[in-house]
Amino acid sequence: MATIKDVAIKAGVAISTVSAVINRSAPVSEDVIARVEAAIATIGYLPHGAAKALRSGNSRLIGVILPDITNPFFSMVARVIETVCMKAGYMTFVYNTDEDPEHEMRILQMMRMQRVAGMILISTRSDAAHGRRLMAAINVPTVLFGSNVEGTPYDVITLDDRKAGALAIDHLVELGHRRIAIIAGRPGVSTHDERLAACIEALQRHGIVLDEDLIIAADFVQQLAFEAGQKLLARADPPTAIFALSNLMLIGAMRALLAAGKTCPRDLSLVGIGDFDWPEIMSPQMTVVATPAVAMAEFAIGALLDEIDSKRPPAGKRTLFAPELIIRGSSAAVSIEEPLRDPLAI
Amino acid sequence: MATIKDVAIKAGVAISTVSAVINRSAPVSEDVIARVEAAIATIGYLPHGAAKALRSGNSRLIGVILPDITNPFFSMVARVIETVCMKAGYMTFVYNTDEDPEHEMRILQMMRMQRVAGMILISTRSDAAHGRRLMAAINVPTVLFGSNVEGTPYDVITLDDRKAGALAIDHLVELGHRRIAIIAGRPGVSTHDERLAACIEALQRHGIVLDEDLIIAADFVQQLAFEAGQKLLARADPPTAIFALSNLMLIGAMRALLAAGKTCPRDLSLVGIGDFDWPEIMSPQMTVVATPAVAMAEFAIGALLDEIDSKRPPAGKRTLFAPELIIRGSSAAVSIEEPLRDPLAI
DNA sequence: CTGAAAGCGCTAACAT
DNA sequence: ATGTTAGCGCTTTCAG
Repeated sequence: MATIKDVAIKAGVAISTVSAVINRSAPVSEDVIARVEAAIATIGYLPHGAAKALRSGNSRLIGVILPDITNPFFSMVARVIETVCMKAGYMTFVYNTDEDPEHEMRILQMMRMQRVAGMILISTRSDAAHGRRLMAAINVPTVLFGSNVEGTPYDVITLDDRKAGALAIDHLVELGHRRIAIIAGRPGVSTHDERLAACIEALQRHGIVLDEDLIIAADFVQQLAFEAGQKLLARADPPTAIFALSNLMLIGAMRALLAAGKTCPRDLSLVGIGDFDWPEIMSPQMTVVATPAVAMAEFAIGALLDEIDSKRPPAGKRTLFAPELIIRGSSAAVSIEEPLRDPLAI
Repeated sequence: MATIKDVAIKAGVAISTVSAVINRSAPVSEDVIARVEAAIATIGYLPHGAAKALRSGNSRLIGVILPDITNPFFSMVARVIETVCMKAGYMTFVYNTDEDPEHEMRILQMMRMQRVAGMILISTRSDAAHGRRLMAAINVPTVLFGSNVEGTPYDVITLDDRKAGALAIDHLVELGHRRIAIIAGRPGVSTHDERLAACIEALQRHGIVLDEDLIIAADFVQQLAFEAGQKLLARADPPTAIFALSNLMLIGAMRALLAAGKTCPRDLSLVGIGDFDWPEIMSPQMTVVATPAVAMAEFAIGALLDEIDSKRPPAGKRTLFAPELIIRGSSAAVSIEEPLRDPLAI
């Protein structure tokens, strides 16, 4: 591969002049610029990224750490970040944690070795202990996305998870549902904790006594949600509605319904968090609390690049994006009145 | 950030010894290894990737170039590659071409700047002119994936596209379909060219006269396939079956059907290439020619790492993976006999 | 406006 | 078995 030295020789100038032309970092005469650019073109020279990074102390690399790129929500987020980064002259590393904190730490270490200039992190845990581990492993501008982490000074961009939970429960209660099951995520992540807390709060607000058996954690995993759905449907007193706290878990619940030969929304209403690209190809079409993925991702990468460029320390600002309830065919009023369980009615 | 020098001082050894310990590149006494490792741990030292890459001439970086990470087929491919690479001590850059050759060239340039050790390339064009452009832009071990490119010496891993096309057409013809529409991809990519050629061949083999108007190219874009579907359905003599040559185009066709208020498979049969993760949530469930994404990706990255490690030049070997016809509810026998168009019948 | 030279952090000869 | 040293290709003072 050609080096900057070859270009300098070819153009008959000094190495530093070539560098100045490439980076426009110092005034160079028009004549010399032309000669250097011609030399670059004929030789086919391309600067050596690692050498640049080593010498300048700036890798112009951004790390993106997310649970699973095959989840359409995250792949869209990655896509948006890539596009914005490329425009700004940054390259991106995208890595999957698989929701495993240990793996997250390993990825963080790789990012550090590459001396990334900044990171967008969708963390696997939200507790303070994990926050301390992160603080020890991260020494670059970072923006937390999707989930919060206690004890970190970073900016956080999330959905308004509490509102998302309340929106769905309110909707189901309005339709007359009282036995509402919740397929939850993984305790310890704010995405789970806040959504679930909001659900419980909403249920209580509506005077519904909480049935712990109707809440099943499925780790945000589609297959576990399927199994949770099967368990719920096999009950003597199955719920009249299921609320799944993520997009893939909603699919799992839907599969359980289909496997049990039940019909939605006749036998059971279904609601999820996170929308799908082509809702009309599902049957029935899903009622969801939609997450503005693109806007959130654009905001997050914008905030990160801003922090990197300005060299400002993180402000620790939390930005919540409003969820939107989209009512489709999967949720409907309870068809058959539940038998009263009040002793007084016997 | 701590450097190797800090570690050497702390451990009371030379920096080359530290390097030897880290890379196990030279024999070092147990005692010294322990001292160095202790120093690394207490200082929290992590090697500088760029410095390593610069000095060793090995970036241990792999580039993955694909059309669109939000397409579930490609996100799965990226996922598999990432996992295998990490195990082998490589990091991956994943970039989207958006099916745009110019953009592909720009990405190739970025990959070159990073001095990637190898690439998996899902190219946007298959013609020899594009092959020449690639040859001028690529100077590292590369494996072509999904589509072939004329005039390149690289190994190629693809679906057996001709078989995929024939499988679907044979299936539809067996069901009695004669007016079969094809929503094709983008001319100039082997994924399109070979699949379409096989379809035409199969139709002729069955004695069906080709109707050019029933073949619409939709650039592998979901929305364009939707529009193509609408156009086909609006005809005075609509087809009795549509075969979409990719997963997202199948969804586009399905949406067109729904938008037109038609029922599948009663009014029209639908077949696609590439399976979905949860086929049961669609209604009807789609008959597809399935692509073994995981096996193909594993094979491709294995071949690439092999070529890198062995320092062998590319063998130019073409490996075809067998597609599998999965018959589900979206394809059925033509219900109503088409009126005969043979003049003799008038 | 241009050029000479130092050195980013690391590896790999080569000496010892 | 361990230490010394010369660069990898680039940016960035600092002189001219």
